Amino acid sequence: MLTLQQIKANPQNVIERLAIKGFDGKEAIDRVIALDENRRRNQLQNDNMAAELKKLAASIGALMKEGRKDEAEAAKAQVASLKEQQKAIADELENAEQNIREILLTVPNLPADMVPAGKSAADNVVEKTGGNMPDLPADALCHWDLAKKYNLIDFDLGVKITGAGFPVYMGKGAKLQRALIQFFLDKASEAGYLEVQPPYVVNEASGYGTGQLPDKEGQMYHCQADNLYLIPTAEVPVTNLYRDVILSAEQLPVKNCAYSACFRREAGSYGKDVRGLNRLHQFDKVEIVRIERPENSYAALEEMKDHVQSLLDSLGLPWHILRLCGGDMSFTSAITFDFEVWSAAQQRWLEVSSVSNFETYQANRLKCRFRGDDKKTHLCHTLNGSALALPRIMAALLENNQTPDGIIVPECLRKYTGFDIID
RNA sequence: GGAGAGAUGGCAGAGUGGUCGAUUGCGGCGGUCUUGAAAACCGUUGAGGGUCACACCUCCGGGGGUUCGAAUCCCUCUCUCUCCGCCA
Repeated sequence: MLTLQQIKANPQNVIERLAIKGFDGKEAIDRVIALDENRRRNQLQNDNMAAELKKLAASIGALMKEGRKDEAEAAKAQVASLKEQQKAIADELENAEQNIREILLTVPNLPADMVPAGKSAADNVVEKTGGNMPDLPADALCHWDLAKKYNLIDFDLGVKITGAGFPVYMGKGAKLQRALIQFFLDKASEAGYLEVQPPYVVNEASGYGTGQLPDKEGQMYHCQADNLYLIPTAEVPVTNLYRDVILSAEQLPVKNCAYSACFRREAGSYGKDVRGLNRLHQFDKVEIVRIERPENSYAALEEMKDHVQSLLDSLGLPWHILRLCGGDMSFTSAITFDFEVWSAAQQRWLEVSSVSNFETYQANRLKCRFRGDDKKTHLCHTLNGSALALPRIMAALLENNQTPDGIIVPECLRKYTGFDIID
């Protein structure tokens, strides 16, 4: 969430920047500022009274020891009335603090300066393009047909044992999945990311830490008996490793990568977007996470983009990078770049990676800080990106690489698959 | 699942109702000494709120209670450890 310092430093600017995200923050910001003034007033009064009470209690102790019972009793009476007053102020103080927190939880992150204005995906800006568009014959098959033809994925069996959006990978389909995961993890390790295997379920505090709660409550699978959530991305458990942590200067930057299955309810999705592998409830992803000093975070973001780009180039997929507009960015992000690959038989772009800088927004909730050169604690910047999400990569690979003889496996994956063609 | 023990500062570990935000040791930082280092010695060393800066307040796993006063007593939740049972 936003920090009070950010808001108080320039409230008007905060409101204007929130507007770029399509969020009307005037009321919330004004209210937070008013509540904070109230809070500080009460804090001062409360502190003074608490100090008074402490002194009285100590003096009672002294009087008791000296055996001056009458005086002690008189002091006790004084304490009783003071305590009542203090209680009222303490309650108000707590109330103000809670209200501030509740409001701040509903205010999204500020977009960075270079985020373009816009309302929807249509306003995103294509920043860069790469790779070669394949030239497929007119009778080219979509990936769901290819998956069936070569016995790679069984969607119907998934429906039978679980439900729609839970495909069963088989044979060379399963091996290709595993090859992709391993390829992505190896590349991340080469780039200096420490591999982490996190739990796939997290507690409520972790959900709040990275901002999935309360904003996306309905999008996560929830195990009610234990009040645990299935992770929608490895970002959640990995970033939360650094919750309530003060990092020393030498520990930065933190570079972690993790493979995990990801679970998303995708409530409200429908239509052709969800066909085949395009949108699933469970999918695999390798995530990269970084924790940086504020002054380095944008250089880190560029590095992450380069890393993702190199993966797509190795796989030989045509891609482009979108700079998301304010209206299409996530709640917690300050800036986001989406990578899309061209799925040649479907004739459409598929999002396969999202690389974001959250600046201090997540860190403030996480209380993830570092000790600066001034010996004081400061909030870190957190970043993450998919490198990469599997299903749509699989979809594009199957479609783009189909030939009359079978589906060609990209060179970089062959040492993992053990085969170079799916036929 | 059954029985028991415990949760204190970066770590170890005292403290069981009254200057305890907390003895002490280790570690860290600064200094003396040294050509340099080690050792020794001296000093310093948690977080948050608040303030121009002080003052001051809060925090001894979380929440609640008793009391003039709680790290210390009571309730409750969570977690950890030990033993037994079960089990990949």
